[in-house]
Amino acid sequence: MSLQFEPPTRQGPTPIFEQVKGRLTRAIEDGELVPHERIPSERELSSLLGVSRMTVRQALVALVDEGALYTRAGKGTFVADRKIEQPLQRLSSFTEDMIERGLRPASRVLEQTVVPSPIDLAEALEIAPGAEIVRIARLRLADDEPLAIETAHLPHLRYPGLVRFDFSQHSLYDVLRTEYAVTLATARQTIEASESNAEEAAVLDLPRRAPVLRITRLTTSGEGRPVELVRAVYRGDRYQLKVELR
Amino acid sequence: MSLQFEPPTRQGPTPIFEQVKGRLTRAIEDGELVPHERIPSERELSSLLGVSRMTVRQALVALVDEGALYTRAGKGTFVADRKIEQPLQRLSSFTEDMIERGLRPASRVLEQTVVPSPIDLAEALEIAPGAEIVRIARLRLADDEPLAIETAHLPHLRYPGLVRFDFSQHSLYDVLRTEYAVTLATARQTIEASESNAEEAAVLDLPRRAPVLRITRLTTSGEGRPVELVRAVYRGDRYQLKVELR
DNA sequence: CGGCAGACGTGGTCTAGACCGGACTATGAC
DNA sequence: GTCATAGTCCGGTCTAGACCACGTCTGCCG
Repeated sequence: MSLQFEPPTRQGPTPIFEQVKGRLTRAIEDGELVPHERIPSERELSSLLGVSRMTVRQALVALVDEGALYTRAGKGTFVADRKIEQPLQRLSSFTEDMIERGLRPASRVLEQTVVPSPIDLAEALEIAPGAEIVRIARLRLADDEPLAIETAHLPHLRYPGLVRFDFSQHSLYDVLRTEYAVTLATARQTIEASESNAEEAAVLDLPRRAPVLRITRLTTSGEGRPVELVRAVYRGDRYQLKVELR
Repeated sequence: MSLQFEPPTRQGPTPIFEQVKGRLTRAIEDGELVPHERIPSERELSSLLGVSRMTVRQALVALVDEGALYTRAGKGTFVADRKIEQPLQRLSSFTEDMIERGLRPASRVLEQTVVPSPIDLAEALEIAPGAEIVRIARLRLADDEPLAIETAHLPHLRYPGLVRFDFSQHSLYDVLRTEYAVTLATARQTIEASESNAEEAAVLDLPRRAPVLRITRLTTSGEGRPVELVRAVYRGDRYQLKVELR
């Protein structure tokens, strides 16, 4: 292991434990450390890298609950079997999702309006019933083939002026982040199998009653405040959802 | 806040930070702390409870990445908006899943055999192609209605004698834990919408070509070793999958 | 030779300090 | 009144120790 070179320093804004974590991650990805191999003990790493044991632990604990390492009290810390991939339970936009799959994403805006909120939406978004919501419906394409219809609903009051953006070009998440300083933290998805109705079938270029995945997602900010409620219909023949559980 | 009473002690096997975490969790659940309320600072909690700040932080950090609290540097630590529920990305058995939904789970064993592994299964389970696998197919019922067909595959070599258990009565996960000392840690699921074929339709009491959710799950132990590969078919009209993303 | 006790190394927990940069507030200069 | 500034409190990071329970190895004793 080449971990002993260049002791981490607190020069830049990058914390030391992040640097340690990065080195270990790289060592695992490069195959320098193989699955089930024991890595140096916390005390060894501490003196090897010239940082305190608590700092080493901060890196190790993070890697353990990312699934990259596992520990056995009294024995040591070991490299977990599977390769570190992008965590599949990460919150990602359609655009990011497609790029990860090696597909070329595109969007066409089907509807972009301000309407009074029905009761169920108002409840989910924690706003007054009838309060205005921005509704953005988009056809999502992957490699120029229709893949999904996604309809997002956001409280108009909280994000005024949202209607003026062109969401066929700009990611909704990017706009929220850059224009409204909203950081998306968690989302709860409800997933079910269903059949396409006539309208969906026409837009998605499917026969009627074709199998589709219906996904409802409530996204919340770091404060736990609801940001958007999305209803999406994905073509069953061209989309697989991947999820990681712990 | 009644957090100052009964300073935590290291009497039992429960770590102090767990006790602190538990108190805060209860205070939030009981409504003693309301959403977006600022909780005492780390230094205050430290002197209030008579434990060091690092120990307080260990509890707070855990609650933050469970989504119960959020922090703002320079301002303080606040209660997140949503109630703490069971984390939806938790790995749970069919039995637990149904009980959580308030349904009465039951199982009927359709097949329980040892067969040579096809190539794709061998690859996923990281065993030699053709090596024996235990195949356990079960019909899953909720409130006496057929809900899903679940077929689990496990390496026979690693879990010898698995075939002798009655899996209509016993949870596979319980048997693995108690008889083979296997702790299940992570699982990756692939979810897609599809149509039932004739055989599935008959067993699940569905018309042919009815929408179903097909789920493939690879479960791995703490060491990252594959334990089981499950292929499940859920009735689209009676099952919703819930997932939480971060 | 078999078995047991102790030594040793490991991760897990905990302490009592420290410094940093961000976010407020009160104070004062203009 | 407005604006800069210094002080103060906040979470975030880091240190250098400490004790514990657990697993493993070793060497001694019967």
